[in-house]
Amino acid sequence: MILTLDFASDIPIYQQIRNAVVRAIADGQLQPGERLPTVRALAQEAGINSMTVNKAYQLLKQEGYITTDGRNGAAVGSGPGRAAAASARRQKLEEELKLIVAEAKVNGISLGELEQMIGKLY
Amino acid sequence: MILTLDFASDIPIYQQIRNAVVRAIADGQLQPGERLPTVRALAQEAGINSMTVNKAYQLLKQEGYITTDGRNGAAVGSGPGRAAAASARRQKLEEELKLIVAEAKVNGISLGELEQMIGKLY
Amino acid sequence: MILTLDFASDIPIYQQIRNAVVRAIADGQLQPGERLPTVRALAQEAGINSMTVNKAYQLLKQEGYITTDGRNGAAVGSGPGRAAAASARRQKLEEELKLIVAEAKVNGISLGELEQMIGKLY
Amino acid sequence: MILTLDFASDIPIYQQIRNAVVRAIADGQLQPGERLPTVRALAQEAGINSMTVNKAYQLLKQEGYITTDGRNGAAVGSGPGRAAAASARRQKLEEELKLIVAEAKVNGISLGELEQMIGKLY
DNA sequence: GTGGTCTAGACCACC
DNA sequence: GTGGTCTAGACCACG
Repeated sequence: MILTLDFASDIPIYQQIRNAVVRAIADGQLQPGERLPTVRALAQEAGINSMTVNKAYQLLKQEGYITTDGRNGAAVGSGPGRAAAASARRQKLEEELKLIVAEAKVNGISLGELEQMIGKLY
Repeated sequence: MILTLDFASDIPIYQQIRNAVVRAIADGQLQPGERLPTVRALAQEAGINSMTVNKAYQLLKQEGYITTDGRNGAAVGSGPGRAAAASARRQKLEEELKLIVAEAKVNGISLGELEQMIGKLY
Repeated sequence: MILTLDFASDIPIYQQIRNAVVRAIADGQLQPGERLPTVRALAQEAGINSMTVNKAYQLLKQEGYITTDGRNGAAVGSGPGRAAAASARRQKLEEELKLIVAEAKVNGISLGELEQMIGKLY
Repeated sequence: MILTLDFASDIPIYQQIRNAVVRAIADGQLQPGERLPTVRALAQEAGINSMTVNKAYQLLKQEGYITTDGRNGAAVGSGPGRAAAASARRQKLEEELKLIVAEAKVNGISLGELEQMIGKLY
């Protein structure tokens, strides 16, 4: 898994890790059931403290994206169970989109262009 | 300009102000060239520290959305100034969209649904 | 005895086994004096390490729910043995109830609703 | 706020703090809107690390019991917003009750006694 | 002066 | 060998 961290960013490192994992799942780079690197391994690889990685994994677990297990490490969730909080997630997503759309509008990006960008990314 | 602040939110107050201004510009509530409330006026109206409002205005200026002038206060930037910063904003915007799209994908939201949400918001 | 384990749960496997046995005794599925599966049999059936089952049995024995005998394996405790530990259990149970009731109260669940839930479960 | 920690318990300290706060809210010892001790103050008073208190506060915040705010510290939530996850909470509560009821049954506690205990605690 | 983040290093429960 | 917890002490963003 590719993980590039920006230590100067105002986005916390654990959040950046969380985002990278979510993107990797969406991309298919991480398949459902597949195991993630161990906390220690990822920490060493990224040159950060293991507690920071731990925090990211706990966040992902809480959001339902992964499951953690003392014996087998962390693994990508298998879909069901994630559906539970889907409606709350959808609302949060729409809230985020609202700002994105406003910014696009102000910067002269047409609806068509926006849809094109999304189509490319999806 | 309507400004509703959520003091319990994780989003800093100055960021909320910045977002509200961007949205107001996108909505057309704030027209290019139009003057914004003075720092002090907005601070008093919202019941917050004027340093916070100042920080929001500086951020908006740095992003190219507004211009400030010691004598006349702040005003919404008109065409050229905004266009200059637009390309940098476009790249950052695409970066943000990447995460949104990934989250939507993982949460089972189809491309069609996503486009529909955007169409409604635009 | 039906034993469904959730390997993704935060509750340790040995605790899940312990809980399942207690529930089975409460339901009457396991009668006083009745023998439990051997450690090895249960371990193989559930696909887990026998050390884990052993730990669960030792916990149940310590709590006074079952008795173990090198020759005959484990069996559900009958009257007297269970009664001895009951008073200690009663106190611990009240402690657990205290938290449950507090959470119910804060979450707007009335006393009547709570009693109804218990009546249904008993 | 009375806070007694059991360092020998297998319940994590941050969880014990979380439970104490929930109980204090239910008891009315902590009123909606009332401020909690600062992270540092509580840590020093209890003789533990501030990160542990921080973890407890974040858990309480995530569960909707309190709000945190860099300028004013942590405060008890004002009810609305907590109602959001009520149905999920209710289900979790029923799950916990299921085990409690089973244990009560096995230990010879009648339904009447159980209801009496709850009535006293509520 | 508040909560939030991060570090370096330790110990523990689980299996 | 895994994740989970805790410590002691530091720095930062926010207002």
